[in-house]
Amino acid sequence: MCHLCNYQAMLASADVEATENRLRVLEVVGNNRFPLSADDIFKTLERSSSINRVTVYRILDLLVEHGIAERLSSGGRAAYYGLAPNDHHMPHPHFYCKSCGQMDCLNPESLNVDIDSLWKTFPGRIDKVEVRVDGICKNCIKQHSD
Amino acid sequence: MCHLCNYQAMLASADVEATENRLRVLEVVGNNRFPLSADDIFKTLERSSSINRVTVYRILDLLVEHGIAERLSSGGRAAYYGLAPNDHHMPHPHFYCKSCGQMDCLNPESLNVDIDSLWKTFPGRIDKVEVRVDGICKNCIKQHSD
DNA sequence: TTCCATCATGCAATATAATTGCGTAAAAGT
DNA sequence: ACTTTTACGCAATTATATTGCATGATGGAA
Repeated sequence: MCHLCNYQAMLASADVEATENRLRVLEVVGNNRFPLSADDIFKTLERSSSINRVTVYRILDLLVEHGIAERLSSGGRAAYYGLAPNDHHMPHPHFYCKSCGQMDCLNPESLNVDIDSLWKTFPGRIDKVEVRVDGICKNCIKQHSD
Repeated sequence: MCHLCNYQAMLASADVEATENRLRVLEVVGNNRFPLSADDIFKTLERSSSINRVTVYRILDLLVEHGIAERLSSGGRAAYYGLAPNDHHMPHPHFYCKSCGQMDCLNPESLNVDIDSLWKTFPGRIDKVEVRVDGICKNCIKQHSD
C-alpha cells in the first residue's frame, strides 16, 4: 500500500462518504503500481468478496468526478484508472503496451511537456493534459522473439 | 481538400489497393480539419452513397495499420481518426471538448513535448506519443453562460 | 422508538462501439 | 476460362459502459 495515502482521509476531504465499497475500490486503485481497467478492479474485488460490476463503475465515476481518481484512455477500448495527481503523486505520462494491454506509469520527468504557453493562449477551459506513449513493452518483445 | 494530399498516391505508396470505398473513407478523413469518429465518417459517406458501417471500420483499421491514418483516443468512448503525421502534417496534440465531443487539432508548437530522452532510455518499442488536452471549448463555455 | 428522507447498492435491461463469421461478388492471376 | 484472392455486405456477437427501478441501509426529525 502507498504509505503516504490515507484513503479514508482522501474520501473525507473530497466530501465523499467512505462506504465499505468505495474504500475497497479506492484501495485497489491506489495500491496498484499502474492503472487498472474497471474490469481488473472488479475482478480483484470479487475475489475477496462480492460486489456488483455496476457499483464499481459508479464508484469509479464518483472518484473521478471528485478528483480522487483519474480516468485514462488507453490505446485499447477500456478506460484505465489510477490515483489522480496530488501532493505526492505528480502528473505523469503512461505507457500502453498494445500487445499485453498493460498500462504503465512513466516518470514525470521522462517526457517533458510544456503546457504553459497553451494555458495562457487557449480560448477554452483546460481540465487536464493526458500523455500516452503506445508501443510494445520489453516483456512482450522478448516473448515474441523467443 | 488538402491540396498537398494526393490520396491515390498515399494509398499506392503504402501498397494499399485504391478501391472506391477506401478512397472515399480516406477523403473524408483527410479533407476534414479535425479528427472524426468512425460514426461521423460513416454518416458522411452514407449521405453520398451507400456503404456498410463494418466496411468503414475495416478500412479505418487498414489505413491505421499502413500508417496512412492515425487513431486517436478521445476523452469519450469512441476513437477518432485523422491523417497520420507525414511530410506536410506534423504530429500535433489534440483538444477534446467533453461537452460537445468535438476533437480539435492544436498547433504542433502549442505544447512542447520532449520525447528524446525517453526514446533513448525506454526498454520497449515506442510507436507513438499521443497528447490530448481535455476540457471545454470556447463555444460550449459561451453556450453554458447564455 | 417510529417515521421519513436520503443514499448506496444490486439486478436486469439497454446503449454504444467495435469485431467476427460467413457468404458473395469482384478483381487479379494463371 | 478457371482458380485464387480480396473487398464488401449482412447478421450476429462481443466488450465496455450506462440507465431504470427496486430494495435495503443509514441518519435525522418527531
